[in-house]
Amino acid sequence: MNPPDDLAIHPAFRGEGEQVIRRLQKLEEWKARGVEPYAWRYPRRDTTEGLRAKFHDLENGAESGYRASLAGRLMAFRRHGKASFADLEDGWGRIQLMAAVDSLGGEGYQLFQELDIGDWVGVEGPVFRSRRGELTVRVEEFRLLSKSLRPLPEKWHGLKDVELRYRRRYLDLLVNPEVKRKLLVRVKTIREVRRFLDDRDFLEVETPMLHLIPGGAAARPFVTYHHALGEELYLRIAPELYLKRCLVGGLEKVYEINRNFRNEGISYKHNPEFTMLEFYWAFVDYLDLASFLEEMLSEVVGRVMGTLKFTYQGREMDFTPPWRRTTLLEAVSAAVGEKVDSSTSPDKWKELAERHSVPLEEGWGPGKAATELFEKLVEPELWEPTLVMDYPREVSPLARAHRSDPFLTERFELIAAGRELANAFSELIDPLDQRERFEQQARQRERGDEEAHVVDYDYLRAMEYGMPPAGGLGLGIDRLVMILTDSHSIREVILFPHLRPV
RNA sequence: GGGCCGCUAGCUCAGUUGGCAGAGCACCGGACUUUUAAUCCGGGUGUCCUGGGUUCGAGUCCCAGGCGGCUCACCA
Repeated sequence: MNPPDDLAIHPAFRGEGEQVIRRLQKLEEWKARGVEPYAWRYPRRDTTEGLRAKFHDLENGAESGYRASLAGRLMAFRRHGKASFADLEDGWGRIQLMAAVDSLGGEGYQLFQELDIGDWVGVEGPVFRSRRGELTVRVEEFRLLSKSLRPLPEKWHGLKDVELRYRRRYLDLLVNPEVKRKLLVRVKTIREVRRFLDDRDFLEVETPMLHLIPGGAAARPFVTYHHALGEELYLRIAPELYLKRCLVGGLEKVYEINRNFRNEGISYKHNPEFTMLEFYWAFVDYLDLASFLEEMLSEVVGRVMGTLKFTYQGREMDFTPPWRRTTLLEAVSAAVGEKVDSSTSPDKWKELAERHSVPLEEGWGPGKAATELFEKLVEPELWEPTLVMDYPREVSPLARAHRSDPFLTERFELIAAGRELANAFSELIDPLDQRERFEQQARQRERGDEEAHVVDYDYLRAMEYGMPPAGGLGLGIDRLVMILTDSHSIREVILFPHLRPV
């Protein structure tokens, strides 16, 4: 091979290391020899997994008599002069290749020797098991399918640099098997959730991602702009208000699994875009939903994990229903060591908050204070799945007032591993009550609360035509998958998490 | 946004008191027809994250900045 000659190198690769330059030169040499380095297709007939299944009982040293045809990426070479071994990886696994002058001829073997780790190849040849017991394809024909120009991360230590793992997730997937395992858990989880709901006649619908009025949650939205219409739009923070319009339209069971966008801090449990399930179900209340959620998650988790008991971050996690239930006020009472309830005075809340070093802001009422105490003192300590019932009305502008306590709403959250997994309520279907709640939110907004709701008059109008009594639930898919994959960070379960540009 | 930590070869990592930039894998040259982290012989391939400063001399010390991780704050 010629020594590196910078003048001959494509300008895009100036300054690249020796290994890249050599691969580029090899590419040019192969082209000059008439070898097409980027194939159009390769009609492979076998997969590594298929061959392993077919020949699992082939004895050491035995020939199968079967001629295999595989395609995949070369992941390792063990060269021995006139014979060589290589590992080929496809979408299902790896298998050993053996190439030798005997089976390929001098010229073919020479070409095979010139392949690099990372190259995609198609190979054909008989399957046998080596004397050492390794299922192997003896390469009699091969084709370069796609030339790899950059060296892969090291075979033994893999790619460890967390930043590189996220920025170059394709490499992470390629060399760290755990990444693919986690992705598969995610895929299966979403599939099982869909199946569960589809089996119960829920309709999966798609509602707008571009909103004129960001609603359905308390969060800052991302702003974008539609040029032809000349108007500002918001990436949705929740699909809730559109899904409830579906209820008005007579769709009794609807759900959506898709992305929401919130313009907030990034942390181990927050990504700016995240995946949520939301479903709405006419004629049921939040108590029905609590049982339904237990049924749904125990089935989904059981099918994905094969068990309802597993460990998360070194601690036992058990999704076996029924889950523990408490109310928010009971939980706060236990945490502060004295009874609090709907009639607890603002001054008392203030005193309790101070005593437990939970700062309260000006303008927060007792409901917000109670919720703040819950989130600071109780939530982080709730490990096993717990249904926390009856959130205050003040922090639940879209939930129906509690049938027996106007301070509260018929709302619950599922808390596990110290974080919120799901949130559900008996939906507020009274348009006059909803109007008041929106106006209350608008006043908070005027006071500077950027996360308070904007009044959505179109939604109010829809409600005024009549919304059936209904329950609605939101489930954070990423956070559920974190627990199922034993991931500390949400970034581990999102293929391409958001990172600043370098 | 605050605190702490990290950034050195393609990858994983060493680098002493401020004194020639270094190891394993990968890569290159050679040997080798049953290896599988192949082995043996030979070869370091580098914008030490960036920019300033101190110094005879900076990967190392100082200042500013970038990116990332953890954590606190924020966060239905």
